[in-house]
Amino acid sequence: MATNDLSKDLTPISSNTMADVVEVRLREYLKKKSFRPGDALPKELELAEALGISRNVLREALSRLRMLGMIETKKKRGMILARPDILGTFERVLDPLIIDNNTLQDIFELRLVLEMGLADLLYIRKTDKDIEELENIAKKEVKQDDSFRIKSEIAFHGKLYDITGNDTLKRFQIMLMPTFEYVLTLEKKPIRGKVSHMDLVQILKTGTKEDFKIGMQAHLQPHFDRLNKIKTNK
Amino acid sequence: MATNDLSKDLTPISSNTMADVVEVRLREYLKKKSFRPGDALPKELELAEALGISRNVLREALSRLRMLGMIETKKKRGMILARPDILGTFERVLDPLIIDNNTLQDIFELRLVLEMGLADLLYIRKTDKDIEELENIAKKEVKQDDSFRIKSEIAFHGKLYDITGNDTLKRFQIMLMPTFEYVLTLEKKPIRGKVSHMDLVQILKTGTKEDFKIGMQAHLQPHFDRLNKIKTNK
DNA sequence: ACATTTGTTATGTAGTACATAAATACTAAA
DNA sequence: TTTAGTATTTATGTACTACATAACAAATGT
Repeated sequence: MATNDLSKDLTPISSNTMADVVEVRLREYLKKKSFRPGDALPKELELAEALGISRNVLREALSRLRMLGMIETKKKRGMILARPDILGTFERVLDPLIIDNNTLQDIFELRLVLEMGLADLLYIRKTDKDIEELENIAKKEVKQDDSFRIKSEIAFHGKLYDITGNDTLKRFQIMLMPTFEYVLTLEKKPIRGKVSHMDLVQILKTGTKEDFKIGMQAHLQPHFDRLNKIKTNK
Repeated sequence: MATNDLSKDLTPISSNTMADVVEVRLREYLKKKSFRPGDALPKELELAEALGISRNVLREALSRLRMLGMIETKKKRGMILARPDILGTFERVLDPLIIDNNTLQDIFELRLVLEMGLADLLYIRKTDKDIEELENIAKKEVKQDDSFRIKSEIAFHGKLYDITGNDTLKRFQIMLMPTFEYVLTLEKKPIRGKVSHMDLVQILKTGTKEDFKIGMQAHLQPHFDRLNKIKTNK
């Protein structure tokens, strides 16, 4: 019973500041009134008064929502509800330097999962023009020396995401890239997979979806080998 | 030349508010000084004075960083740098109700990509205990009536992410789930794939990684059929 | 009818004042 | 001398006032 009481005493400390509370309350309010993007919000003074807080605290909470793109404000028009850029907010905290090692590793794996799962979408959406562009990228990189390797890696894989026609997915990949690169730099010198970019293009041209999956796996094999060595990241 | 001047005139409008600028400046500052988590930051008044702004504006910017978990403050100790919870911020804006339809569709596809890409990680990390738990989930759902269908869907696929041992991936999946469900409700009645959860468990037990990939694809086939119908979501 | 000026209003910014909690210094008792 | 308790200091949290600024509206002049 004593432990039960303890856990009961420990959870609700809630050293929340007013701004934290107001932020939540505003969220609830926006949802409850089911505002649609473009709708006008009450003015600051009204909100502050209704909540029984100073305009100062209210503005700290509003500042957060504004950062997330949930609201937009103009001098006279007041505030309006907006569509948040879901990835924009994510981007702000996705800095390899401030992320702990476990999460870094997780993100590294996340990107591998994405690459391996692309095949189905690719085979639904790919066009001849896409393949042609992809081939050009692959052709170009054969001539380049090794210093351009990372650049062409990015170009090639980036184009793959491009083909899916999924903007969110593509932006997500772009955001994950620095983290991916960072983890790689922590390792020894890079090793190429047995399947090259050019090989992958050929598969896309004439092969089946299953061929491509096998090809992509071989292409990323060095990375998977790395995972196998660690086995579990915790 | 005229167009060149125009573009030059259009870019720098920067209707940014002070808080926006200060937020960026603080970010740069934290990076430049390469603070480590736990390090103490200067006090508010010092920062405000150094930036030549009022404490009010500074606090609006700090409020944002505090929301992201980048800094923590205590009454006397001042502020310290913290590790942001990268997904926590993401969660705040990932509400099906405020996301536009294109992005909803993108996220739906994103989850499909993840599921399809899980196989490699699963076969690296899976243990007998995992399979057993997964089998129990699958067994249970056969007896349940259809109203529990979504619940068991979540339990089963959630366990799959669990097996990867990747916390970030798992949390990410949990966050994506409501959006996924929401898109499904926009469609007609659900149709089961030809490969059941039980089938997938059997493959995990005795089959190869490639078997599992094919199985998972068949399991998700109804969703892919849906994508094929739209072909491109733009 | 159109251009210009003036006024109104809501947000943006600055500054002051005080409350509160936490760390430190200090004091008194054992 | 150690310890318990108190006072002080200090940085953040909250409130309030004041004014600048931009955008829109109304009024005015041509």
